[in-house]
Amino acid sequence: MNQSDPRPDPQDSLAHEPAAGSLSARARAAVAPQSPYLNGLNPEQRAAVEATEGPVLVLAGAGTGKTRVLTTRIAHLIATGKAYPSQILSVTFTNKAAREMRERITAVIGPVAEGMQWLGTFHSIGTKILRRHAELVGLRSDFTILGTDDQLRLMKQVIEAEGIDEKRWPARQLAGHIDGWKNRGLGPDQVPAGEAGAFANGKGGRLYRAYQERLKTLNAVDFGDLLLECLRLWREHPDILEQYQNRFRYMLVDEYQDTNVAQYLWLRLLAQARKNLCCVGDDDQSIYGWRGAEVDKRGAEVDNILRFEHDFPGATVIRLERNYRSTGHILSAASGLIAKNQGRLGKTLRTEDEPGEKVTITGAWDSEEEARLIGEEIEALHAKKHSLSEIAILVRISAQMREIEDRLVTLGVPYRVIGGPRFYERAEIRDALAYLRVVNQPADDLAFERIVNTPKRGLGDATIQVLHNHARAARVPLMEAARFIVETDELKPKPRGTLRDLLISFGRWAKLSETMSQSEVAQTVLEESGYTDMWQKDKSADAAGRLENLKELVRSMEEFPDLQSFLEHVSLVMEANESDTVERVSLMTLHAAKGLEFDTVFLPGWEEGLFPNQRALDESGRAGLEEERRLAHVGITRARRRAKIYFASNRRIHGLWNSTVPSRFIDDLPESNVEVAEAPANFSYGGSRFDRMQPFSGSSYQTPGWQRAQAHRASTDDGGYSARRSGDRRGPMLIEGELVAKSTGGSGFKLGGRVLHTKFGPGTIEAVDGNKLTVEFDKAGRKMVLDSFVEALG
DNA sequence: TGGAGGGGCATTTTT
DNA sequence: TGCCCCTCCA
Repeated sequence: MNQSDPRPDPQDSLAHEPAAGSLSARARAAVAPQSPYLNGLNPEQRAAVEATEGPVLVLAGAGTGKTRVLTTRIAHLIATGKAYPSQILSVTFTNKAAREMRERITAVIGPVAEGMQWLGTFHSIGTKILRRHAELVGLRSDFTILGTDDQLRLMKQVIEAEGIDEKRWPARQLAGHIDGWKNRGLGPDQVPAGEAGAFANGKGGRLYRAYQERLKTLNAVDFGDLLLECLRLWREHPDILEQYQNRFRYMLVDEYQDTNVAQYLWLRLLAQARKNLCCVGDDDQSIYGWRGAEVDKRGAEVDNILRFEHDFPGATVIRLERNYRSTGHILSAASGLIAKNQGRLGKTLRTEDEPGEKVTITGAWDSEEEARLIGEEIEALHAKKHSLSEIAILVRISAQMREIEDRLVTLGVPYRVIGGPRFYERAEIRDALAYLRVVNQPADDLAFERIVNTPKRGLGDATIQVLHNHARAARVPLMEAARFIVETDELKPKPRGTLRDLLISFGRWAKLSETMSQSEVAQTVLEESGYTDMWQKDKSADAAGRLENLKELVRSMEEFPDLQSFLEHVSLVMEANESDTVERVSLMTLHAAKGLEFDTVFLPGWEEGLFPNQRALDESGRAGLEEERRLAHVGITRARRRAKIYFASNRRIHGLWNSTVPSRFIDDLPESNVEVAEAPANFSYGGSRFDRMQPFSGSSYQTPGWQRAQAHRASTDDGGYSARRSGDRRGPMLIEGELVAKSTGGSGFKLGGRVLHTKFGPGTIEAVDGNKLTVEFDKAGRKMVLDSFVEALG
């Protein structure tokens, strides 16, 4: 490929555009050197790259070189002259994925990749399209993209305006509904009556419509609109749709299994004409069903990916099943697990790598011990010179992180939490952006409202209400209403003066932005408004971090030509620059781990109720269970060499200790690829306790995996009296060991006797049933416990 | 108007 | 158990 090729971009110009496959295009392809980029692809990958025409579904299992196929395919399209970079639509879900793809394409084909102006997320591409045709959907091209917090504030206003009690019908809930509708591609008029009525006694649909109207008046859109408005644009203006259909000769979609209905419709409209749509995904890694990645118009649960062949007849389906990531046992364990799912297209991953280590399963007495065991293993790996950056701990819910973090802090193991609030979702960033938005666009009411009293300057609800009333009556933006109000005596002198000062400041900053660089303006605004000061005076632990984030924000602004373009860019693609040179263990949710890989992966919390998550089961039944299982599959397949599963028999949920049962997913793992971990020296107590957990365990303890776990335990521990590691801080355990032995011959506890439980503390025995005691604990209330868990007092 | 404390609540989350 | 939101009071 000639990298300095100054070919004109055929788009938006009258430049001659050789048709794909035309003589000149073929001639050009013939001139191009043989395609070195195809080297090293396996036959399936190569097929996926070369099947350029018509609909193609690439089922790419974990670690099968999916990104490589995508990037090579693009390189191939360009190198063979089938399309110019600007004629390829390439969609990803995250900005990170888009960035990485661009980098990798550049590495293969050189700077021509810069011409890929349609490589990005659904949302960024949607934005680009909407800005071009904004007026056709009732927007101006400089529309603002609202973040979640702005959305919520707006919905609150809408709810109040309709005279609905916001406490009874919280904005958050409405946001959920609207979000769901938008995910399914439904505008206010298309929501099924039954659903629209579900909120606020039948007013759901009306609120949705009112919300959309408010957005339009504010010249704003939310994330969902970025797709929905495109759909509307294309449906109402077929000529424009046609432009895009012609423009995008080839379309590629990454992570297709995660597309929601709106995205699916968006793609289908575009692909209708040329049908050169290549979707890459893995039905076994579909873990965002709850976010609208399923459920079609008829309400049936149908994954887009499962019906691709139906929607695109004659589609080529290519399976990538050669895994280049994990060792044999890990891969077989994951395959065995996912094979238990029914709703799947079916793939069997294989590897030519060595079997490697088996997946380990370790039981812990409680979540604290679980964290300790993980900590110890990490230390051991570190001692063996394993890099900490190659270790990850993947949890089901964020709440699990706390105990693990505590442990890592105690051990002094450096770690980082991945995920959490995005950079631009952080309060301080949103605040700073709001200031800049007002400077840039004084009519931005949402931004104005956000910062009018941040930092606190005595312009509270009362003042805002006055402004609102005027703004509404005079149909002007808040800022303009404020200008008017400060000239009247409607406000008390103090707030009036403050407000006037603020208006003067904004006038000054707006003027500054004409001469100063945008980062200097930002700096000045943040200082003069007292915003930086506010955080400097803040004594809370994260204030320093927030100031750091603000600096980062100002720094990142330098890359943009002006404030306007910075703001346009920022709402979609801002991310914190992680300049991290220290090696750290990564801690994140399973969801956040998708797409990542590590040598060693710790998977704590494999317990019924937590994982599979009870709520997923309650709300979505079998579909929920299968999604949870896919999540487990994603977890295991993140590991290259070591996957370590843990469960605890006791876990604190919302502050209360619950006894738990190992996850059914443990039993889904093929026996031959799994080993029950050597019982740690201090674990035998737990082991002996597990043996007595039956009354609490429901039926699951009978399952093969559980029996395996027990059998192994019996062979590796010595009946509950293993030498305890010295220094174990849990002193009373030895006593409990004795109690275990004692209680085998029957209960030695009497009604009314006082006992001490390691977790629940002291209590009085209220009933005895075999080895089960009902104890009224002084602090924890009445519980049924096993006698082996308590020590007789006095 | 704003800080302090009580009540309710508590998956997963790109854009 | 801890957090967030809301209300109450200074």
